[in-house]
Amino acid sequence: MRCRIWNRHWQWSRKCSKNWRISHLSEPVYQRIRIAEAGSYDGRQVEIAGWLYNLRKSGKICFPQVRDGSGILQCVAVKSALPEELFESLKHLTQESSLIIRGKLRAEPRAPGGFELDVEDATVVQRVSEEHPYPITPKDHGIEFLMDHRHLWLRSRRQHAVLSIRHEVIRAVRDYFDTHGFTLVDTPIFTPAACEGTTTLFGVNYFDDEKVFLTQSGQLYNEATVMAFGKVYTFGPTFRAEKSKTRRHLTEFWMVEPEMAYATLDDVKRVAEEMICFCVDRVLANRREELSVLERDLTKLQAIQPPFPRISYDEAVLALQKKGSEIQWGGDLGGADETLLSEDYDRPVMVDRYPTAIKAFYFEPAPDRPEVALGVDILAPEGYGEIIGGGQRIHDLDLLLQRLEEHHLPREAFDWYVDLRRFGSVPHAGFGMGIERFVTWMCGIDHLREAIAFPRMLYRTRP
RNA sequence: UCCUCAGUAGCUCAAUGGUAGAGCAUUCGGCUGUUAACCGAAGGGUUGUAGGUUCGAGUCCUACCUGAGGAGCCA
Repeated sequence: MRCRIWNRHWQWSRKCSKNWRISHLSEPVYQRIRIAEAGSYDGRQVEIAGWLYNLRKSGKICFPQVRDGSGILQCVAVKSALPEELFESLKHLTQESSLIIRGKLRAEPRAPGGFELDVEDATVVQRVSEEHPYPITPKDHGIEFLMDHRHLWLRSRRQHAVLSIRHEVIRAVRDYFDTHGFTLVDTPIFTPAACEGTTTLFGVNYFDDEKVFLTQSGQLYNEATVMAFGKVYTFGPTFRAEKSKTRRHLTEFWMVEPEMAYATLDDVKRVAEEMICFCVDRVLANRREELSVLERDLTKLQAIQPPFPRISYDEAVLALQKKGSEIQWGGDLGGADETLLSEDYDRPVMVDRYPTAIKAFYFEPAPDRPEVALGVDILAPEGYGEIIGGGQRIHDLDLLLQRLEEHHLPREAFDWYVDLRRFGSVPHAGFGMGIERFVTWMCGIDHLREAIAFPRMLYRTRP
Protein backbone atom coordinates (compact mmCIF):
# COMPACT_ATOMS: atom_id res chain seq x y z
CA MET A 1 0.00 0.00 0.00
CA ARG A 2 2.70 2.39 1.01
CA CYS A 3 4.71 1.58 -2.09
CA ARG A 4 1.77 2.25 -4.34
CA ILE A 5 1.30 5.67 -2.84
CA TRP A 6 4.97 6.30 -3.22
CA ASN A 7 4.97 5.33 -6.89
CA ARG A 8 2.02 7.49 -7.64
CA HIS A 9 3.79 10.47 -6.14
CA TRP A 10 6.88 9.67 -8.08
CA GLN A 11 5.13 9.48 -11.44
CA TRP A 12 3.08 12.56 -10.74
CA SER A 13 6.19 14.45 -9.79
CA ARG A 14 7.88 13.66 -13.07
CA LYS A 15 4.85 14.82 -14.97
CA CYS A 16 4.48 18.05 -13.02
CA SER A 17 7.97 19.39 -12.90
CA LYS A 18 11.50 18.20 -13.05
CA ASN A 19 12.18 20.13 -9.85
CA TRP A 20 9.30 18.61 -8.06
CA ARG A 21 11.25 15.76 -6.56
CA ILE A 22 14.46 16.74 -4.90
CA SER A 23 15.26 13.33 -3.49
CA HIS A 24 18.69 11.83 -3.89
CA LEU A 25 17.53 8.44 -2.66
CA SER A 26 15.66 5.83 -4.62
CA GLU A 27 14.64 3.16 -2.12
CA PRO A 28 11.66 3.90 0.14
CA VAL A 29 13.10 2.59 3.41
CA TYR A 30 11.22 5.03 5.62
CA GLN A 31 8.02 4.19 7.45
CA ARG A 32 5.23 6.73 7.04
CA ILE A 33 4.00 7.88 10.44
CA ARG A 34 1.80 10.60 11.81
CA ILE A 35 3.50 13.14 14.02
CA ALA A 36 1.25 12.31 16.98
CA GLU A 37 2.83 8.84 17.06
CA ALA A 38 6.41 10.15 17.08
CA GLY A 39 6.96 8.90 20.63
CA SER A 40 6.80 5.28 19.45
CA TYR A 41 9.46 5.72 16.78
CA ASP A 42 12.45 7.07 18.67
CA GLY A 43 15.62 6.27 16.76
CA ARG A 44 13.77 4.98 13.66
CA GLN A 45 13.86 6.15 10.05
CA VAL A 46 10.45 7.63 9.28
CA GLU A 47 8.62 9.71 6.75
CA ILE A 48 6.16 12.46 7.56
CA ALA A 49 3.82 14.11 5.07
CA GLY A 50 2.50 17.55 5.83
CA TRP A 51 2.82 21.27 5.42
CA LEU A 52 5.52 23.75 6.38
CA TYR A 53 4.34 25.47 9.53
CA ASN A 54 7.35 27.67 10.13
CA LEU A 55 10.99 27.85 9.12
CA ARG A 56 13.96 29.18 11.02
CA LYS A 57 17.34 29.20 9.40
CA SER A 58 20.98 30.00 9.92
CA GLY A 59 23.66 29.90 7.28
CA LYS A 60 24.31 26.19 7.23
CA ILE A 61 21.44 24.78 9.27
CA CYS A 62 17.70 25.22 9.07
CA PHE A 63 14.73 24.10 11.14
CA PRO A 64 11.59 23.43 9.13
CA GLN A 65 8.62 22.87 11.42
CA VAL A 66 6.14 20.57 9.76
CA ARG A 67 2.53 19.97 10.71
CA ASP A 68 0.57 17.00 9.45
CA GLY A 69 -2.82 17.51 11.10
CA SER A 70 -1.92 15.33 14.07
CA GLY A 71 0.85 17.52 15.45
CA ILE A 72 3.86 19.68 14.69
CA LEU A 73 7.37 18.29 14.38
CA GLN A 74 10.60 20.23 14.17
CA CYS A 75 13.05 18.94 11.59
CA VAL A 76 16.74 19.77 11.29
CA ALA A 77 18.47 20.08 7.96
CA VAL A 78 22.26 20.45 8.10
CA LYS A 79 24.02 21.70 5.00
CA SER A 80 27.06 19.47 5.30
CA ALA A 81 24.89 16.35 5.56
CA LEU A 82 22.73 16.95 2.51
CA PRO A 83 23.12 17.49 -1.24
CA GLU A 84 23.42 21.18 -2.07
CA GLU A 85 20.20 21.27 -4.10
CA LEU A 86 18.13 19.63 -1.35
CA PHE A 87 19.45 21.91 1.39
CA GLU A 88 18.88 25.07 -0.65
CA SER A 89 15.32 24.12 -1.59
CA LEU A 90 14.46 23.43 2.05
CA LYS A 91 16.06 26.66 3.16
CA HIS A 92 13.95 28.65 0.74
CA LEU A 93 10.68 26.86 1.34
CA THR A 94 7.62 29.05 1.77
CA GLN A 95 5.07 28.84 4.57
CA GLU A 96 2.38 26.14 4.09
CA SER A 97 4.16 24.51 1.16
CA SER A 98 3.27 20.81 1.21
CA LEU A 99 6.14 18.40 1.59
CA ILE A 100 7.21 14.92 2.58
CA ILE A 101 10.27 14.68 4.79
CA ARG A 102 12.28 11.56 5.49
CA GLY A 103 14.92 11.08 8.12
CA LYS A 104 15.79 9.75 11.53
CA LEU A 105 13.56 10.55 14.44
CA ARG A 106 15.06 11.09 17.87
CA ALA A 107 14.20 12.52 21.26
CA GLU A 108 15.48 16.09 21.55
CA PRO A 109 14.82 18.25 24.59
CA ARG A 110 15.58 21.45 22.67
CA ALA A 111 12.77 20.84 20.18
CA PRO A 112 9.18 21.85 20.92
CA GLY A 113 7.31 18.60 21.45
CA GLY A 114 10.41 16.76 22.58
CA PHE A 115 11.16 15.02 19.26
CA GLU A 116 13.11 16.06 16.22
CA LEU A 117 13.70 14.65 12.74
CA ASP A 118 17.16 14.73 11.19
CA VAL A 119 16.42 15.36 7.53
CA GLU A 120 17.94 12.86 5.11
CA ASP A 121 15.61 13.36 2.17
CA ALA A 122 12.59 15.45 1.18
CA THR A 123 9.97 15.84 -1.51
CA VAL A 124 8.21 19.13 -2.07
CA VAL A 125 4.68 18.30 -3.20
CA GLN A 126 3.60 21.88 -3.91
CA ARG A 127 5.60 24.99 -3.28
CA VAL A 128 3.64 28.09 -2.27
CA SER A 129 4.81 30.87 -4.60
CA GLU A 130 6.39 34.11 -3.43
CA GLU A 131 3.94 36.07 -5.58
CA HIS A 132 1.05 34.77 -3.48
CA PRO A 133 2.53 33.94 -0.09
CA TYR A 134 0.41 32.28 2.58
CA PRO A 135 -1.63 35.17 3.98
CA ILE A 136 -1.78 34.11 7.63
CA THR A 137 1.60 34.94 9.10
CA PRO A 138 2.66 34.02 12.63
CA LYS A 139 1.84 37.56 13.77
CA ASP A 140 -1.34 39.35 14.81
CA HIS A 141 -4.36 39.51 12.56
CA GLY A 142 -7.74 41.16 12.87
CA ILE A 143 -10.91 39.12 13.13
CA GLU A 144 -12.27 40.31 9.78
CA PHE A 145 -9.17 39.15 7.96
CA LEU A 146 -9.15 35.83 9.76
CA MET A 147 -12.84 35.22 9.09
CA ASP A 148 -12.34 36.00 5.40
CA HIS A 149 -9.57 33.41 5.41
CA ARG A 150 -11.39 30.87 7.55
CA HIS A 151 -10.55 28.12 5.04
CA LEU A 152 -6.86 28.67 5.84
CA TRP A 153 -7.21 29.84 9.45
CA LEU A 154 -8.37 26.32 10.34
CA ARG A 155 -4.74 25.21 9.92
CA SER A 156 -3.47 27.30 12.81
CA ARG A 157 -2.79 25.75 16.19
CA ARG A 158 -5.59 27.40 18.14
CA GLN A 159 -8.28 26.64 15.60
CA HIS A 160 -7.02 23.09 15.26
CA ALA A 161 -7.24 22.73 19.03
CA VAL A 162 -10.77 24.13 19.21
CA LEU A 163 -12.09 21.84 16.48
CA SER A 164 -10.36 18.83 18.03
CA ILE A 165 -12.14 19.59 21.28
CA ARG A 166 -15.39 19.95 19.36
CA HIS A 167 -14.82 16.50 17.94
CA GLU A 168 -14.18 15.14 21.43
CA VAL A 169 -17.34 16.75 22.78
CA ILE A 170 -19.48 15.34 19.98
CA ARG A 171 -17.98 11.89 20.43
CA ALA A 172 -18.59 12.06 24.18
CA VAL A 173 -22.19 13.22 23.75
CA ARG A 174 -22.95 10.34 21.42
CA ASP A 175 -21.12 7.83 23.61
CA TYR A 176 -23.09 8.99 26.61
CA PHE A 177 -26.48 8.50 24.99
CA ASP A 178 -25.48 5.36 23.11
CA THR A 179 -24.43 3.68 26.37
CA HIS A 180 -27.46 4.86 28.34
CA GLY A 181 -30.20 3.22 26.30
CA PHE A 182 -30.96 6.08 23.90
CA THR A 183 -31.58 5.44 20.21
CA LEU A 184 -30.41 7.97 17.65
CA VAL A 185 -33.41 8.89 15.53
CA ASP A 186 -32.64 11.93 13.43
CA THR A 187 -35.44 14.30 12.59
CA PRO A 188 -36.04 16.20 9.34
CA ILE A 189 -34.27 19.39 8.31
CA PHE A 190 -37.15 20.44 6.03
CA THR A 191 -40.18 21.11 8.17
CA PRO A 192 -43.64 22.23 7.14
CA ALA A 193 -44.22 24.77 9.91
CA ALA A 194 -42.79 26.55 12.86
CA CYS A 195 -42.05 24.27 15.78
CA GLU A 196 -43.23 27.01 18.06
CA GLY A 197 -44.66 29.57 15.73
CA THR A 198 -42.91 32.48 17.42
CA THR A 199 -39.32 32.50 16.25
CA THR A 200 -38.08 33.39 12.80
CA LEU A 201 -37.47 30.58 10.35
CA PHE A 202 -35.52 30.30 7.14
CA GLY A 203 -37.96 29.56 4.34
CA VAL A 204 -37.05 27.40 1.36
CA ASN A 205 -38.86 26.92 -1.94
CA TYR A 206 -39.81 23.26 -2.15
CA PHE A 207 -40.97 22.43 -5.69
CA ASP A 208 -44.11 23.94 -7.21
CA ASP A 209 -44.37 26.96 -4.94
CA GLU A 210 -44.67 24.93 -1.76
CA LYS A 211 -42.92 26.65 1.12
CA VAL A 212 -41.01 24.69 3.75
CA PHE A 213 -38.71 25.81 6.54
CA LEU A 214 -35.34 24.74 7.87
CA THR A 215 -35.70 23.12 11.26
CA GLN A 216 -35.10 25.12 14.38
CA SER A 217 -35.56 22.08 16.62
CA GLY A 218 -36.17 18.36 16.31
CA GLN A 219 -38.09 18.29 19.54
CA LEU A 220 -41.63 17.89 18.29
CA TYR A 221 -40.52 14.95 16.15
CA ASN A 222 -38.59 13.55 19.10
CA GLU A 223 -41.88 13.45 20.99
CA ALA A 224 -43.18 11.09 18.29
CA THR A 225 -40.11 8.84 18.08
CA VAL A 226 -39.76 8.61 21.85
CA MET A 227 -43.13 6.86 22.02
CA ALA A 228 -41.64 4.23 19.71
CA PHE A 229 -38.27 3.81 21.41
CA GLY A 230 -38.64 5.00 25.00
CA LYS A 231 -35.43 7.04 24.92
CA VAL A 232 -34.19 8.83 21.81
CA TYR A 233 -31.87 11.61 20.76
CA THR A 234 -31.42 13.77 17.71
CA PHE A 235 -28.10 15.22 16.67
CA GLY A 236 -28.01 17.64 13.84
CA PRO A 237 -27.90 21.16 12.50
CA THR A 238 -30.43 23.77 13.53
CA PHE A 239 -31.28 27.05 11.82
CA ARG A 240 -32.45 30.29 13.37
CA ALA A 241 -33.21 33.35 11.29
CA GLU A 242 -32.81 35.71 14.22
CA LYS A 243 -31.03 38.95 13.51
CA SER A 244 -28.82 38.48 16.52
CA LYS A 245 -25.37 39.93 16.29
CA THR A 246 -23.61 38.76 19.41
CA ARG A 247 -20.85 36.37 20.38
CA ARG A 248 -23.48 33.87 21.55
CA HIS A 249 -25.40 33.41 18.30
CA LEU A 250 -25.01 31.59 15.01
CA THR A 251 -27.70 31.22 12.35
CA GLU A 252 -26.66 27.60 11.79
CA PHE A 253 -25.55 25.52 14.74
CA TRP A 254 -25.55 21.96 15.99
CA MET A 255 -27.75 20.69 18.74
CA VAL A 256 -28.21 17.41 20.57
CA GLU A 257 -31.75 16.78 21.78
CA PRO A 258 -32.56 13.79 23.99
CA GLU A 259 -36.14 12.92 24.85
CA MET A 260 -37.40 10.38 27.39
CA ALA A 261 -40.81 8.76 27.85
CA TYR A 262 -42.19 8.28 31.37
CA ALA A 263 -39.89 11.07 32.50
CA THR A 264 -40.23 14.32 34.39
CA LEU A 265 -38.37 17.58 34.91
CA ASP A 266 -36.23 15.91 37.59
CA ASP A 267 -35.11 13.27 35.10
CA VAL A 268 -34.05 15.99 32.68
CA LYS A 269 -31.94 17.64 35.36
CA ARG A 270 -30.35 14.36 36.40
CA VAL A 271 -29.50 13.25 32.85
CA ALA A 272 -28.23 16.68 31.79
CA GLU A 273 -25.96 16.87 34.83
CA GLU A 274 -24.60 13.39 34.21
CA MET A 275 -24.04 14.05 30.50
CA ILE A 276 -22.27 17.36 31.10
CA CYS A 277 -19.91 15.77 33.62
CA PHE A 278 -19.28 12.86 31.25
CA CYS A 279 -18.31 15.24 28.43
CA VAL A 280 -16.12 17.45 30.62
CA ASP A 281 -14.29 14.37 31.93
CA ARG A 282 -13.68 13.14 28.39
CA VAL A 283 -12.27 16.48 27.27
CA LEU A 284 -10.02 16.60 30.32
CA ALA A 285 -8.89 13.01 29.79
CA ASN A 286 -8.25 13.11 26.04
CA ARG A 287 -7.55 16.73 25.09
CA ARG A 288 -4.97 18.03 27.53
CA GLU A 289 -2.67 19.07 24.72
CA GLU A 290 -5.38 21.12 23.01
CA LEU A 291 -6.52 22.71 26.28
CA SER A 292 -2.94 23.70 26.88
CA VAL A 293 -2.62 25.29 23.42
CA LEU A 294 -5.70 27.32 24.33
CA GLU A 295 -4.23 28.14 27.76
CA ARG A 296 -7.44 26.90 29.35
CA ASP A 297 -7.54 27.04 33.14
CA LEU A 298 -7.98 23.34 33.94
CA THR A 299 -9.10 23.92 37.51
CA LYS A 300 -12.23 25.58 36.13
CA LEU A 301 -13.11 22.39 34.25
CA GLN A 302 -12.04 20.06 37.05
CA ALA A 303 -14.55 21.81 39.30
CA ILE A 304 -17.41 20.56 37.12
CA GLN A 305 -18.66 17.81 39.45
CA PRO A 306 -22.13 16.78 40.56
CA PRO A 307 -24.28 17.93 42.13
CA PHE A 308 -24.97 21.16 40.25
CA PRO A 309 -26.76 23.90 42.14
CA ARG A 310 -30.50 23.95 41.48
CA ILE A 311 -32.49 27.12 41.99
CA SER A 312 -35.94 28.22 40.95
CA TYR A 313 -36.71 31.13 38.67
CA ASP A 314 -38.24 32.88 41.70
CA GLU A 315 -34.97 32.58 43.61
CA ALA A 316 -32.99 33.66 40.55
CA VAL A 317 -35.03 36.84 40.18
CA LEU A 318 -34.55 37.72 43.86
CA ALA A 319 -30.82 37.02 43.69
CA LEU A 320 -30.48 39.15 40.56
CA GLN A 321 -32.42 42.05 42.05
CA LYS A 322 -30.12 41.91 45.07
CA LYS A 323 -27.17 42.18 42.68
CA GLY A 324 -28.64 45.25 41.04
CA SER A 325 -30.41 43.80 37.99
CA GLU A 326 -33.57 45.52 36.79
CA ILE A 327 -35.27 42.20 36.17
CA GLN A 328 -38.90 41.86 37.28
CA TRP A 329 -40.75 38.61 37.95
CA GLY A 330 -42.24 37.55 34.64
CA GLY A 331 -39.38 38.70 32.43
CA ASP A 332 -36.76 36.57 30.74
CA LEU A 333 -33.14 36.55 31.84
CA GLY A 334 -30.96 38.71 29.59
CA GLY A 335 -27.36 37.91 28.73
CA ALA A 336 -26.09 40.14 31.51
CA ASP A 337 -28.43 38.48 34.00
CA GLU A 338 -27.13 35.04 33.07
CA THR A 339 -23.55 36.14 33.69
CA LEU A 340 -24.47 37.83 36.94
CA LEU A 341 -26.24 34.73 38.20
CA SER A 342 -23.59 32.21 37.18
CA GLU A 343 -20.71 34.10 38.77
CA ASP A 344 -21.84 32.84 42.18
CA TYR A 345 -21.10 29.25 41.21
CA ASP A 346 -18.09 27.27 40.03
CA ARG A 347 -20.28 24.77 38.16
CA PRO A 348 -23.33 24.98 35.91
CA VAL A 349 -26.43 26.28 37.62
CA MET A 350 -29.89 24.92 36.89
CA VAL A 351 -32.73 27.43 36.90
CA ASP A 352 -36.20 25.91 36.73
CA ARG A 353 -39.90 26.78 36.80
CA TYR A 354 -39.99 29.84 34.58
CA PRO A 355 -43.24 31.77 34.14
CA THR A 356 -45.49 29.82 31.81
CA ALA A 357 -46.19 33.00 29.86
CA ILE A 358 -42.62 33.35 28.56
CA LYS A 359 -42.17 29.68 27.71
CA ALA A 360 -43.16 27.74 24.60
CA PHE A 361 -46.67 26.33 24.29
CA TYR A 362 -45.69 22.71 24.97
CA PHE A 363 -44.32 23.11 28.52
CA GLU A 364 -46.17 21.24 31.24
CA PRO A 365 -47.36 23.63 33.96
CA ALA A 366 -46.36 22.89 37.56
CA PRO A 367 -49.25 20.95 39.12
CA ASP A 368 -49.35 23.12 42.25
CA ARG A 369 -48.65 26.44 40.46
CA PRO A 370 -49.84 26.60 36.84
CA GLU A 371 -48.32 30.08 36.38
CA VAL A 372 -44.87 28.46 36.22
CA ALA A 373 -43.75 25.81 33.75
CA LEU A 374 -41.72 22.65 34.33
CA GLY A 375 -38.80 23.90 32.26
CA VAL A 376 -35.13 24.25 33.14
CA ASP A 377 -32.26 26.25 31.72
CA ILE A 378 -28.68 25.34 32.54
CA LEU A 379 -26.22 28.21 32.65
CA ALA A 380 -22.53 27.49 32.21
CA PRO A 381 -20.07 29.12 34.61
CA GLU A 382 -17.63 31.94 33.71
CA GLY A 383 -20.32 33.89 31.90
CA TYR A 384 -20.80 31.40 29.06
CA GLY A 385 -24.56 31.57 29.46
CA GLU A 386 -27.27 29.12 28.56
CA ILE A 387 -25.99 25.81 27.22
CA ILE A 388 -29.11 23.71 27.82
CA GLY A 389 -32.83 24.36 27.76
CA GLY A 390 -35.45 21.74 28.34
CA GLY A 391 -38.25 20.43 30.46
CA GLN A 392 -41.37 18.36 30.74
CA ARG A 393 -43.92 18.40 27.89
CA ILE A 394 -47.67 18.58 28.07
CA HIS A 395 -49.11 15.07 27.79
CA ASP A 396 -52.79 15.87 28.35
CA LEU A 397 -54.82 16.21 25.15
CA ASP A 398 -57.21 18.92 26.33
CA LEU A 399 -54.49 21.07 27.84
CA LEU A 400 -52.42 20.88 24.66
CA LEU A 401 -55.40 21.91 22.52
CA GLN A 402 -56.02 24.82 24.87
CA ARG A 403 -52.38 25.96 24.61
CA LEU A 404 -52.39 25.80 20.81
CA GLU A 405 -55.38 28.07 20.82
CA GLU A 406 -53.86 30.50 23.34
CA HIS A 407 -50.73 30.76 21.19
CA HIS A 408 -52.79 31.24 18.00
CA LEU A 409 -51.15 28.24 16.36
CA PRO A 410 -52.87 26.55 13.39
CA ARG A 411 -54.46 23.27 14.51
CA GLU A 412 -53.95 21.61 11.10
CA ALA A 413 -50.18 21.98 11.27
CA PHE A 414 -50.09 20.22 14.63
CA ASP A 415 -52.54 17.40 13.89
CA TRP A 416 -49.94 14.67 14.12
CA TYR A 417 -48.44 16.24 17.24
CA VAL A 418 -51.83 16.35 18.94
CA ASP A 419 -52.41 12.73 17.88
CA LEU A 420 -49.56 11.66 20.15
CA ARG A 421 -51.76 12.64 23.10
CA ARG A 422 -54.51 10.28 21.96
CA PHE A 423 -52.61 7.00 21.82
CA GLY A 424 -50.99 6.05 25.09
CA SER A 425 -49.86 9.51 26.13
CA VAL A 426 -47.38 9.53 29.00
CA PRO A 427 -45.40 12.18 30.86
CA HIS A 428 -42.24 12.81 28.88
CA ALA A 429 -39.37 15.24 28.99
CA GLY A 430 -36.18 16.19 27.23
CA PHE A 431 -33.70 18.94 26.52
CA GLY A 432 -31.53 20.51 23.87
CA MET A 433 -27.85 21.37 24.17
CA GLY A 434 -26.08 23.74 21.79
CA ILE A 435 -22.82 22.09 20.78
CA GLU A 436 -20.99 25.30 19.89
CA ARG A 437 -21.88 26.94 23.19
CA PHE A 438 -20.62 23.90 25.05
CA VAL A 439 -17.40 23.80 23.03
CA THR A 440 -16.85 27.54 23.48
CA TRP A 441 -17.13 27.04 27.21
CA MET A 442 -14.79 24.01 27.24
CA CYS A 443 -12.20 25.95 25.24
CA GLY A 444 -12.55 29.14 27.25
CA ILE A 445 -12.70 31.17 24.03
CA ASP A 446 -14.74 34.33 23.73
CA HIS A 447 -16.77 33.78 20.57
CA LEU A 448 -19.04 31.03 19.23
CA ARG A 449 -17.75 31.53 15.68
CA GLU A 450 -14.51 29.67 16.42
CA ALA A 451 -16.33 26.58 17.70
CA ILE A 452 -17.51 25.52 14.23
CA ALA A 453 -15.43 25.13 11.08
CA PHE A 454 -17.44 27.49 8.89
CA PRO A 455 -19.70 29.69 11.02
CA ARG A 456 -22.89 31.07 9.57
CA MET A 457 -23.79 34.39 11.10
CA LEU A 458 -25.85 37.43 10.38
CA TYR A 459 -24.10 39.06 7.38
CA ARG A 460 -21.48 36.32 7.03
CA THR A 461 -21.97 33.24 4.90
CA ARG A 462 -18.49 33.04 3.32
CA PRO A 463 -16.32 31.10 2.90
C1' U B 1 -34.04 47.89 13.43
C1' C B 2 -31.11 51.02 16.98
C1' C B 3 -26.42 52.64 19.56
C1' U B 4 -20.94 52.86 19.74
C1' C B 5 -16.27 52.21 17.40
C1' A B 6 -13.25 51.28 13.15
C1' G B 7 -11.60 51.33 7.72
C1' U B 8 -3.91 53.97 5.69
C1' A B 9 1.41 48.72 2.25
C1' G B 10 -0.35 41.46 1.83
C1' C B 11 -1.10 41.71 7.66
C1' U B 12 -1.03 44.63 12.56
C1' C B 13 -0.81 49.64 13.35
C1' A B 14 1.49 55.08 13.47
C1' A B 15 1.24 60.01 11.20
C1' U B 16 -0.57 68.54 15.55
C1' G B 17 -4.82 70.50 8.69
C1' G B 18 1.59 71.08 5.86
C1' U B 19 7.26 65.74 2.31
C1' A B 20 2.37 59.00 3.94
C1' G B 21 5.93 55.78 8.12
C1' A B 22 7.28 51.30 11.41
C1' G B 23 7.12 46.04 12.66
C1' C B 24 5.81 41.44 10.41
C1' A B 25 5.32 39.01 5.52
C1' U B 26 8.04 38.78 0.44
C1' U B 27 13.02 39.09 -2.28
C1' C B 28 18.51 39.44 -1.75
C1' G B 29 22.86 39.08 1.63
C1' G B 30 25.02 37.25 6.65
C1' C B 31 24.98 33.60 10.63
C1' U B 32 25.83 25.40 12.51
C1' G B 33 20.79 25.02 17.66
C1' U B 34 16.76 28.34 16.07
C1' U B 35 12.05 28.63 19.59
C1' A B 36 6.61 34.29 16.67
C1' A B 37 15.11 33.45 15.82
C1' C B 38 18.40 37.50 14.92
C1' C B 39 21.41 41.32 11.86
C1' G B 40 21.76 44.29 7.07
C1' A B 41 19.41 45.91 2.41
C1' A B 42 15.45 46.23 -1.38
C1' G B 43 10.63 46.27 -3.54
C1' G B 44 5.71 47.34 -1.96
C1' G B 45 0.36 53.13 -1.30
C1' U B 46 -6.23 55.44 -5.84
C1' U B 47 -5.34 56.45 2.89
C1' G B 48 -13.22 52.16 1.91
C1' U B 49 -16.46 55.15 -2.02
C1' A B 50 -18.64 59.86 -3.67
C1' G B 51 -19.12 64.84 -2.73
C1' G B 52 -17.83 69.33 0.20
C1' U B 53 -14.77 73.08 3.34
C1' U B 54 -9.58 74.87 2.72
C1' C B 55 -3.89 77.92 -0.36
C1' G B 56 -3.41 72.78 1.24
C1' A B 57 -7.36 66.92 3.72
C1' G B 58 -5.21 60.29 5.79
C1' U B 59 -6.78 64.20 9.39
C1' C B 60 -12.54 68.61 9.30
C1' C B 61 -18.05 68.19 7.30
C1' U B 62 -22.16 65.23 4.65
C1' A B 63 -23.95 60.79 2.48
C1' C B 64 -23.10 55.88 1.37
C1' C B 65 -20.41 51.01 1.67
C1' U B 66 -17.90 47.34 4.65
C1' G B 67 -16.56 45.28 9.33
C1' A B 68 -16.47 44.75 14.77
C1' G B 69 -18.81 45.12 19.60
C1' G B 70 -23.38 45.69 22.08
C1' A B 71 -28.87 46.30 22.53
C1' G B 72 -33.38 44.53 20.95
C1' C B 73 -34.68 39.72 19.45
C1' C B 74 -33.52 34.71 20.82
C1' A B 75 -36.20 26.18 23.67
